Amino acid sequence: MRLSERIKQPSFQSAAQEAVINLFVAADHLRQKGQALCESFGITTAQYNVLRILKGVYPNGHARCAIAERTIERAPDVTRLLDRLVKQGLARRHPSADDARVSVATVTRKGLNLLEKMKPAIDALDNQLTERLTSEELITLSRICEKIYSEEEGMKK
Amino acid sequence: MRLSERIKQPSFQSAAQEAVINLFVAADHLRQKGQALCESFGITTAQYNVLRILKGVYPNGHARCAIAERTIERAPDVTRLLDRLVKQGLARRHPSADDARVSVATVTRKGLNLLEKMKPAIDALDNQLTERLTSEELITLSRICEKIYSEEEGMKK
DNA sequence: TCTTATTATATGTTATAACACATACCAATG
DNA sequence: CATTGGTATGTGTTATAACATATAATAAGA
Repeated sequence: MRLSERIKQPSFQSAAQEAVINLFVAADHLRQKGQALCESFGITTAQYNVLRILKGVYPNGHARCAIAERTIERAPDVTRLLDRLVKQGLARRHPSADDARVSVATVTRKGLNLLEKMKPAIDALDNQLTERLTSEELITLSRICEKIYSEEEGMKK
Repeated sequence: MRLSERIKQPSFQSAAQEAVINLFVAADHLRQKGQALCESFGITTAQYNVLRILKGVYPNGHARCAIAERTIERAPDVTRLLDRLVKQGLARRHPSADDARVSVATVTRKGLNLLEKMKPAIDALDNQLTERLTSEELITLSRICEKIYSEEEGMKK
């Protein structure tokens, strides 16, 4: 289905506008797929991402602000997101030794197990994309997206 | 800035995974720009999109469900979104003549004026993208995104 | 060392998103 | 025309996102 059909508008003013809308629709499409997947495992996509980040430094942890820097989408309320993970037993929190302000969060074994259980489903989602796009297209997509979000590079206005 | 730097993970398992994350980051980047813009005019991006949709059929209106079909991102609560637009005087609602169930929403002149006032800023945003990407890249991006979200095409499983 | 600025986190509040449910109406079938 | 199923919208509730503010610790400078 072409985009103009989907959103039932006759046409676009510019290629840029069409591209932006296409990008949003594609991102929303994938986001919903991911969300449905995460939900079937009892967590949200935001929680999944934090668990994934914490897994990356396991068995060490991350300070709250370090997590916020690493999230894919902006997340202004990591504190309570972590609260929920702790409540579910998927993460743990303890004060830092060298800075009394920071509280370090670590993924628990239960959290790691959950990620492991989810892996096949995540991989299957990735494969759906691989079937649909050539590896060249995947790389092109990455490169174009990078150009979009790294605009202020070296401008320092 | 390359993505692996930005999210501070060493590497990716696959080109598909990298592409998905890049897509999310790029979409989030543009979403935030749009949101800041809309906010400075006193509305949200979701409200802007609905106004844009209603402008497309002005001076006619759309039923609530017709609006929901045309939104870019999934919007499960159009009813109260319209409530807020009506409250701000940007839209109007009246019952349909031929189906007593539907309530038709129309953009008001005030709403049209707001869109007109926003246009230069929106165009400026588009131009930022046009400066960054060639027209060929814009078209490629659109085509790749279309492949992503139109997957169930003709499968009817 | 006292003061001030900065950083890290947590909390309170408000608005909205998501979901379930209720109501009213249309449409189709016996 | 009565019944049943489907559709359109609205409402109630809960959880979360976003924002502002508060608290506490560190860092920097006079």
